[in-house]
Amino acid sequence: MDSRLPRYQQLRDDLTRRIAALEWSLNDPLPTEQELAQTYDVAIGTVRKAIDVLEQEGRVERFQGRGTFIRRATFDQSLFRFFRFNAKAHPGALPQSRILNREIGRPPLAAALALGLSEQADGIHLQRLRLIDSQPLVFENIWLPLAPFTALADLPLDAFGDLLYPLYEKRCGQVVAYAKERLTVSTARAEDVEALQLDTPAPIVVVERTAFGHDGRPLEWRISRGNASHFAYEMEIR
Amino acid sequence: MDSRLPRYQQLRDDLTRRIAALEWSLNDPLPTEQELAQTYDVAIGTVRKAIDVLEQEGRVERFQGRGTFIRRATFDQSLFRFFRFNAKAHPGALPQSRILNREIGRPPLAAALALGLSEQADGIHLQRLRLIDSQPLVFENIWLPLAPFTALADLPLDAFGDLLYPLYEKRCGQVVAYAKERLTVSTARAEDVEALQLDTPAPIVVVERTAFGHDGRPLEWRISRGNASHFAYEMEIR
DNA sequence: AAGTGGTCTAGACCACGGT
DNA sequence: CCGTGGTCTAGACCACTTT
Repeated sequence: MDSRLPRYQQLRDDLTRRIAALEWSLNDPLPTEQELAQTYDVAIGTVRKAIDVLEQEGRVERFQGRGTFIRRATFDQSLFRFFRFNAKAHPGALPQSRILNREIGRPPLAAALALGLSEQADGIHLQRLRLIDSQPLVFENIWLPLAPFTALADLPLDAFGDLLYPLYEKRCGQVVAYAKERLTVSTARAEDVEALQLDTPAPIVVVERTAFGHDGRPLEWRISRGNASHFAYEMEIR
Repeated sequence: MDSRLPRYQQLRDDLTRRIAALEWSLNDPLPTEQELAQTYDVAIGTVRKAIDVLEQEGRVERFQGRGTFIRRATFDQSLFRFFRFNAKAHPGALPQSRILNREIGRPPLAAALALGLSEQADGIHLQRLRLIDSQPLVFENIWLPLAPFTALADLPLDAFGDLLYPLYEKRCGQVVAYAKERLTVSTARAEDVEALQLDTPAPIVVVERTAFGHDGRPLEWRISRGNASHFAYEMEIR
């Protein structure tokens, strides 16, 4: 706690620490602004400013009349920011997920590094296909550290469901708070050609993601590949 | 002015309108928070909250002790968010720009649409190569509406300099406030192979950008192409 | 020294959600 | 109805920049 910093920053830092320490469950609200003001002996406006920062950082979510809650990650299905299908050809189509394979074994170097695993440690390897209207769109290789995710080693593959992050939360108590992504372009390998039902080795877009918990520990590493001709990413810059 | 909205929102809206109307030059500060509070007859905290929003939207920039100023766009060189060179092979390399060609003529349909030009209207067409350490990195086609940019029709090509947006401001009084980009993947055409000195038709990343002024008028349309093997885009998501 | 934005306080009332 | 966060006020003092 650096007392040279503004009080709202000190408060922000302490609340961040307490969030990382899992002091509040996901469904219980933080203390009210009034309570925090009394506990920390600051004005309520200072508390509000500290929570403003946390909200902007995506750590908490406020609901008028209910309280302030730790925010869940909502980007599990976010690959559809990148990959699009012709909506007219697939009206009302719903995104689906299919787990193709699950194994316990040594993760590749990139995964081990991202997850902070030693060279000997095993991990859980998932292969997953994401589809729209039964059309394969994205092929994913996912690696999880074994320790917190043992519950997934035995779970029947058809019990995984369409979204993984809610599953991590429900089955393993692991909550994804944020992630880092890296986007590159490559050429499809034989494995990709088959999974994505490509005609020929075509350009593909590769998204590498490391997901982290509220405490900053890496929870998941995944690499997603999709047909580059379906790729489009739009953004507004300022 | 919707009086059902909170006052700080109404104030934000009115300041946005006045910024778009170019009521303040780029180098003069907005009225002080004290003055705004008096003019609009609200508390200074309400003014600060309104300006907080403008700052977050990237419309203004605050400097303690100096004042609040309309923000300039700073993403002219931002293609280097996407395209990277091996920094070790090019130590201390500086990005450069070279204008290859300039013509007056009919813009392609996509440019005309983006710029809001009629089918008959002419535009200024620039072809530009961006390099690092004399290595071509990105090949750009840029279209400008003729009316506000006539000063560029006669400017010697070697007087354009490395950055275009400061040039637009200095020579034509046109200020870019924000832009929209769309990123896709394609295959190099013959023209790209030559400009980028590629060995063969290779995958390229295409960035399409429309740039807008503070008043929301489209000012520039450009399409940039670069070798996909140099492409990498990193982001943190929450 | 004067003026700017940055931080902080101690209240008030409003809008919304749950009891 | 009560408790929550949302808005708003009217000050005070601090840190920084310019004159």
